Amino acid sequence: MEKIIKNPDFSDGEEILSEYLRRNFTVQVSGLCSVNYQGRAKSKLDRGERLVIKKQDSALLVHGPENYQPKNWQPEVDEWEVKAQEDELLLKARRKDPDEIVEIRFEDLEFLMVTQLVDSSDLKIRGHEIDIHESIEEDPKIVEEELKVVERERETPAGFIDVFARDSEGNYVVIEVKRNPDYNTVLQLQRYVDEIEDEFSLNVRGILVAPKMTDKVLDYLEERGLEFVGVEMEDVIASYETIDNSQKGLSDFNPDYEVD
Amino acid sequence: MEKIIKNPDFSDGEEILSEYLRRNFTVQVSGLCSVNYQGRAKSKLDRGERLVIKKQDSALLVHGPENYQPKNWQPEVDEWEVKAQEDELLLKARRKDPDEIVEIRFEDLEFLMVTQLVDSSDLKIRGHEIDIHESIEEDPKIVEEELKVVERERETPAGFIDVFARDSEGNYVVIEVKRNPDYNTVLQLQRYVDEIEDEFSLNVRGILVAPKMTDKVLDYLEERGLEFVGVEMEDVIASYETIDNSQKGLSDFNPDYEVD
DNA sequence: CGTGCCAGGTGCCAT
DNA sequence: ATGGCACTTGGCACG
Repeated sequence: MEKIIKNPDFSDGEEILSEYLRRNFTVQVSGLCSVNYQGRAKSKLDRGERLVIKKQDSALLVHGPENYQPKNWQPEVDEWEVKAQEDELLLKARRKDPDEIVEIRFEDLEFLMVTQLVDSSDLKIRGHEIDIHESIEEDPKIVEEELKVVERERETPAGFIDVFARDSEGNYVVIEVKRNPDYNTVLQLQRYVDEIEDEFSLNVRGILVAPKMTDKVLDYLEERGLEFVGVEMEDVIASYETIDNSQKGLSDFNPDYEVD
Repeated sequence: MEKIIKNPDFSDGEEILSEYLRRNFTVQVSGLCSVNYQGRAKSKLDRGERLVIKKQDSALLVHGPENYQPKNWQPEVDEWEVKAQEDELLLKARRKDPDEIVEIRFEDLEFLMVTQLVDSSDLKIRGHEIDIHESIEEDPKIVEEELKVVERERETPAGFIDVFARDSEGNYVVIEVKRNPDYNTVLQLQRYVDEIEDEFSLNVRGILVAPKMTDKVLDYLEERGLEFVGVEMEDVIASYETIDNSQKGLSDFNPDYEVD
């Protein structure tokens, strides 16, 4: 930890923030503040105690005591302005594109902390939509016995078809994969099916493959003669274990503190 | 600030976390850790230094040194488990619905902080889609001269029409408002127009009103004989100033520390 | 409670 | 840069 100051006064705050905000440090300021934002929209946040975090890439977060989400933020700050005034410490964070500004006015500072985090590890995640695509291609029978995948990402005037296949009777099958299917998914699938039917002048099946389904969406599908096949997310994830094991290795964590 | 401990050992960590995680405090733990998540998806995050924040409503955030987003998180935690072991401090955060778990293994603790934030202010924001709706209703000529709004949220079999209106020549006009229009927006508007044309057996205009537009979406609109009208977000926001001023008042901030 | 839908969405990868 | 799209989307409002 580089620095921690409890109950700093505004001039301490100005000094520390001016020194560290623009550099490769994680800076935290907590205290009683109000926040204004103007840019793509405009917001006002009255006085309250919050935790403000400036990350090492200049991302800015204003967190209240609740919620996953910050109350205000700036994904990337291009210009900082810090000014201690008689009755407040003003912190302005401006972003150029889009042009947006977050202004934080502290009336009281509870603490101020400067640290540096070293983290070169990437998050490895499995369970995205693309992983379902891969599972289907590896093992088409999770959708249907004797299904043969013809093409992935087949282009049509209406967009890209996730998986294009033929069933055991030779029918063309359009497969749309969605992690979180909704009303729109059905319309999208419908459009693809229409496109392919036009193209081949044949009857074409449309299957929505998803790990979950709601009654409403299912009704909507069936009204249109489309089908649903559920897929277990655990199976999709499981196929990753083997891949992952083969690539497993110790992390090469080696703290390499860099200043600036 | 309730507590701050620099370089706590695992048993300090266990003690403090056990005491405060389940209560109405903001808890921060920073240190070298690895994180596993399993639930709707599955992820692994190798060793690295991170800032872990538990908010007063039990939201959990695992922030790396960069990015607006946390690397792992839990919007709401139902069950905590903390255990100091010989070589690590294990923190498990489980959520019941959906069933998900985040496991954080600290190999080294840099600091541990317990605070309590008091914030009863609501964020007032202007610039949402609904605000565009209101602007149109207040002053339809921002879309077109002599436009008359007939109905808002008119229901059709294809969904709700944002604004239903008539132009100076008496034609029906379907208006779809979008803050971030895309490909799907066009299809949605098309469906509404089709519905209304069926209903009245008349030619019906469709207008997409949005603060921004891309060439691709514009082409797609025009191919279908639909129109686009841009709206200045600043105008939408401006109309708020007057409303806001009339309601402006001092915040009644009054720190009321509650334990549990 | 499920369902739909917006978001200052953010982030990622394609062209 | 721009567009198109998925997200452990989160969050809210509504039936």
